[in-house]
Amino acid sequence: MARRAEAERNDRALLEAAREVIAVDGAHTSVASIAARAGVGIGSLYRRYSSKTALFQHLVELALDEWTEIAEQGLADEDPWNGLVHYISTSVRTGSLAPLAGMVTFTDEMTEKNTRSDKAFEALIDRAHRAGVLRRDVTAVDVLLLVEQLSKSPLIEHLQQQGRADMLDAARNAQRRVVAIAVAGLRPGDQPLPGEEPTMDLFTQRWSTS
Amino acid sequence: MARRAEAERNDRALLEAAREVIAVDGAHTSVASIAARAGVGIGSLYRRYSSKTALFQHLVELALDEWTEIAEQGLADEDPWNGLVHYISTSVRTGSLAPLAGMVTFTDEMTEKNTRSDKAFEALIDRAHRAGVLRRDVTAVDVLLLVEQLSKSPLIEHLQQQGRADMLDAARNAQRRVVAIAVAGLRPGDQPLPGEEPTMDLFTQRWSTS
DNA sequence: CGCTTGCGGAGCGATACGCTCCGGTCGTAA
DNA sequence: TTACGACCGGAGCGTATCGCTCCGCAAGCG
Repeated sequence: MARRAEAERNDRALLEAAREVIAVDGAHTSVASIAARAGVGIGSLYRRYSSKTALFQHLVELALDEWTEIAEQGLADEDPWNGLVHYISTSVRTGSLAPLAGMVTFTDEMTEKNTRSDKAFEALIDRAHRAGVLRRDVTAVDVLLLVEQLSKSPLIEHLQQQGRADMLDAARNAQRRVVAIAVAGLRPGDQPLPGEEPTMDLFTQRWSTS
Repeated sequence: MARRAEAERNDRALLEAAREVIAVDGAHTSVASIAARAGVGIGSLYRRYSSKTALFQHLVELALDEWTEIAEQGLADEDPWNGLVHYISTSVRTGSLAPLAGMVTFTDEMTEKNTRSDKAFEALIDRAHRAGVLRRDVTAVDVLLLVEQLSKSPLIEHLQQQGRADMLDAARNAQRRVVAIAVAGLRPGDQPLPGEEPTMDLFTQRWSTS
């Protein structure tokens, strides 16, 4: 059926559009803007997802698998440093789903996927530590927070909201430079990091059921 | 007059509360939440400022002077590196006003203040470059974008929104570590930064009159 | 004790939202 | 070619929330 294929295309477009719009406008964004960005009607969105929250839930479910995959891609690279950089730069590019925290409820399946993702990522960190390419006082949580911090670019978001497509390339280039600077700070250095090592629940508490 | 003193206290409380709330909720925040955070009524807010936009305008005006002052404080430090770090860490702590971009109109006086601020900051960068403590391919715009990127902490914002004050200290500590990592990336290194050097209008175009 | 000054917040009109529902479109099969 | 039904887009409804106005009240002053 050709209609089926179109429905699947619409679904993928919806998910992609939702990620983009959420990255720019946050979770407060309207379903109308998501549908418009995907090039479909509001009706089609609600035929596939029972509510705005259901769409967000599905987004997070998919992202959990994606993060695991990115970490495993990093592990597939034989160079520990390049593998880590691959994880960071890829995660930054796909954009954060942090604004959705508190709007989705974690199922048992999702927590399981989450621990799988964490395991793969920590293996990536461990390997970099052992190879001596990552400064020893940097923990996995430090890197996760750094990625999250870099995932949201106020400049690019502003340009997209204003429709200034002419400067988008320059902004993305500038963003890549900022990421490169931050990543360079992960190499072994002389100045120790301040404070105590952060705990993982700093990162996970946000997704617990509200 | 005792009433005058109270009004001034209220005004300062309003400005501070507005910065805090904007940093957490963005420019979409309601005047009610600003007034509540300041511990004053909505009426008092509107007696001082004719509209929400007028309050934001005043916020940006004050911030322009503040940024100049921070840069000059950095220049007052005889150590070029410490001076630069002072600018970055202080700017990050006071929080970004980027969400207000597009809501305020730049007066001639404000553009003048803006160039003064830029001048002081670029002097700070120049000095660090000449002293060899800042990698040469890092420009002033790179640092400004880095500061903006670090000014918004999704983790801290989430904890404040959820009222999880118990984890705020740990989150702030983690945030300081992330900033330290990024700042470490500014030291002279081996890997060159990607792409071309960004231009200053990337940063300034956001504040032009809409 | 009356007057002035500044206060807090209830409530109004307007806006923007999530979601429903229906008329129209197009692929499919006889 | 035509009748059918699956699927589409989006107008519009009820509701929540917003910026802002306005007024009753408390506190200092002569």
